[in-house]
Amino acid sequence: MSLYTIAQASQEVELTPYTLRYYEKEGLLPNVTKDAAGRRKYRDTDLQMIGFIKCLKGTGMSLKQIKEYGDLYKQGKAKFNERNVMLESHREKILEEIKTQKKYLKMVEAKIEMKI
Amino acid sequence: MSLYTIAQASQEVELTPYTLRYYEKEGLLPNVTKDAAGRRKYRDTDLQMIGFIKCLKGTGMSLKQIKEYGDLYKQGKAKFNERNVMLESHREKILEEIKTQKKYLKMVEAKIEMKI
DNA sequence: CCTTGACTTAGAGCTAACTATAACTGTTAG
DNA sequence: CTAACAGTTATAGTTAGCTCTAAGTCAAGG
Repeated sequence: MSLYTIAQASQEVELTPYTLRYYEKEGLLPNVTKDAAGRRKYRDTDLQMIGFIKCLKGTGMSLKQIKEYGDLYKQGKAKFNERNVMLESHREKILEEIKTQKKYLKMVEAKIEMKI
Repeated sequence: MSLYTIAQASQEVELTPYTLRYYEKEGLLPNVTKDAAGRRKYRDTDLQMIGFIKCLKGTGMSLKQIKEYGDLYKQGKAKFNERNVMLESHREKILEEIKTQKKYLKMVEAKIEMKI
């Protein structure tokens, strides 16, 4: 139940403070609060959320789409279906991407083996 | 041994003519020739090269690095070693990336299974 | 001959995702 | 008390990788 400064959160999630502020400005982190002096305080749940954002982003989802997903999330179980449709189709996309990466891996390996 | 116009090549490799010209301008396609009227003519070897560029790009190599690789390639077996070092390390990168994608896939699947 | 259409070029414009700057404020160590 | 420091904001700048525009050229069909 600890609180993190932006510098600590930054280290924890391996994103720069610039990026964290940027994500917040873009509406991706609606739950980050501020202390009396106006400084951001990150909770564990915020870090978990950032972790999932990194997951979605790392699998090719745009920040815009991630925000859409987050917006659905905020609306609770009312939008549960819509949200899961998004995740399911993203899952398919990741599976496709892994397939493509494996194909490309083979191409690179073939080129290495060519020895010319 | 056929020749393709930019429109045909574009269709063949699934990149726009804009992109093909851009790649050429960036020095990624040094072998594309022109006909008497100054129009680009793509050979099968050019299409193969574009295919490999797509493979490298699709696995996260920047156009700048791809050009470096191509430049080494042009220097033939003199630079064979340097080239293969590049490919080997890129191979590692792809393997890493596949691992990461699989981890992220699990995260997304876990979120789907959460049903909340 | 003339128009249509596919090409050419140089260069401008665009988008995503940061990344940096400038000017400022509040906290803390000496 | 004050200097250094870590944060704040709004806004500007950067990079990669296209994508488009404008103005022009050339070959082919009617």
